[in-house]
Amino acid sequence: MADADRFYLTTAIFYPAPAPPLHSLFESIGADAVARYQRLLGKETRFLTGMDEHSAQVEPLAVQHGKEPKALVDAWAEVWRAAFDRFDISYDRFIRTTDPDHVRASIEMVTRAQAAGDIYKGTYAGWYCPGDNEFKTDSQIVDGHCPDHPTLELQWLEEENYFFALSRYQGALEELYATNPGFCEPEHFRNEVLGWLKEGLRDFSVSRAGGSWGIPFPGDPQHRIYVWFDALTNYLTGAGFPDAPAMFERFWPADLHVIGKNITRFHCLYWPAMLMSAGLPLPRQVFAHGFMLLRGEKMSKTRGNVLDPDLAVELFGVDGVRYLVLREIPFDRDSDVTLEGLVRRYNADLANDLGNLVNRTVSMANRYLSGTLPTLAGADAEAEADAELRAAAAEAVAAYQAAMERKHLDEALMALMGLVRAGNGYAESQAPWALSKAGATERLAQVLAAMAETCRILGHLVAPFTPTTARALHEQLGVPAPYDERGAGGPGLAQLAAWGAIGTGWQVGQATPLFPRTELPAEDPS
RNA sequence: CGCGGGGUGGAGCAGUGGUAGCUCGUCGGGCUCAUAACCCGAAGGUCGUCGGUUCGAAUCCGUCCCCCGCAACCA
Repeated sequence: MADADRFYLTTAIFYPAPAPPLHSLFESIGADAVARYQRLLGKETRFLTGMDEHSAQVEPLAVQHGKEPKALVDAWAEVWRAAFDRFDISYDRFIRTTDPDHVRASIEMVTRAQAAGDIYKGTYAGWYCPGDNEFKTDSQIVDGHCPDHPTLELQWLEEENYFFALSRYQGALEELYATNPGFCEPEHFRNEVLGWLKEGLRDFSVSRAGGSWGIPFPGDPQHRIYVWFDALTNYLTGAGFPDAPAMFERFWPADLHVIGKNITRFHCLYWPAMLMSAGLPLPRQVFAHGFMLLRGEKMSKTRGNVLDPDLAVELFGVDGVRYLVLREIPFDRDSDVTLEGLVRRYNADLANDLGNLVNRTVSMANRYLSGTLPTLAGADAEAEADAELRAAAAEAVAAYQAAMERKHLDEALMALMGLVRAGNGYAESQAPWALSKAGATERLAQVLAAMAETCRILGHLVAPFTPTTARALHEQLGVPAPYDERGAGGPGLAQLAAWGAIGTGWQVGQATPLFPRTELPAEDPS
């Protein structure tokens, strides 16, 4: 059984494409913030992400590119992995469904379902597109044709398939949601799942005949495992199933599956049923995030309204992008973003508020105190403002933690920004520059120490969101973060965020803007 | 009547019975340590519609209108 001192989380695995658009990175960035937060708490954290490579479209695409399917996805996987690395996604494993251990895991899952009597042969019927050798669902068909091959006639085909008896788990799933509604969060997506459950579950097809790309179906090599027993099983493979029992024991069940809201059906109904069939414990929670909309529409290549990750990084830096997508888009629902809005938010929050607070603090510490800060004195009568600032910090940390636990990442950032504002307000009311002129050296030092302490705590709170800049922040303050680049190895947030954790002889470094202001790129005259 | 979500000042959101709040933006003032940054104040909303319950509703009930998702691998 899993222990409370570890945390295993996953993203969905991504459908193969030449390169990830920003909205795909969104999920990984969000999950990464959660992973880093768990490490910040001091938990041993395992974070899995990767690619779903057995899509039926890979084979025809490979032919088009004159490549073997595996060679095609190899190339794509490298691009994705590089993009994840660039965005500091701190995954422990980048899983590919073509990995040999995953193939074994998928086969094991099908075998267990067969042993449980949940797999049977049936007939699958549907519209089939000869262009990409794939059955199309109603929603995929446009004007009676496959959108990718509008000149070809769809054929109504019937095929012998293996099915998973999902309907047998109707009662068990009802029971699951009755006793543990938090299995699927947030609530509005759970309601949708409950609606489907209420309508009654239908068995689903788990094999396709004829292709050669995919994992052979146990007991019938004419068939390949079709999506679910392949893709969903990756979460088990990533925890060591079935080859590494000790690791699996440690990390399964998963604490959290972060997924897009479009695949709740599979994660909240199919997946738990598959696990029950296999006799495995269920994950603790599936969290569905909303989508990033651009100009009010779903981003898609065909609409041409995708936000280019390169442009975003150019404007905001990697940490800026990470912060912005998680601040602008409430993690549990859809939200519209615009480039103008992102620029405004970046400048207001990161450059003007947080960055500037750190900058003025370090700068004044250098200018007035030659960079040396004193130990924070206890509360005394004349320092009511200090007590207020300290209280604001404690409040922000509490609100931040509560929000992070619920994966309301935007709220966590709002709590953090509240402390930034308190810090800037404190600077204004205490006016260290005036204290300097008045020669109130001792008080001046205390005020700057309190500001620095606020910045130090803020650095830990933003670290899951802007890891690289958080390190730079702590370095400027002269208190290097006590955890590594992935956020691991620290003593836990409670200790890190305790007011006055700093000792004597605190020496700050050079003041350099953490988040330089940015501006909208000039309108392209074309 | 398919199911789910949503309609609150210019923008994005909070607010589930008791004088409508927050962030951004706008306008005015202050400060000068700082990334023309920071702080304070102000303007701006008949809370989608119509009706009902109530001493009292954005908040409960009903009607209608509008927007967004939804069954297969497009986050």
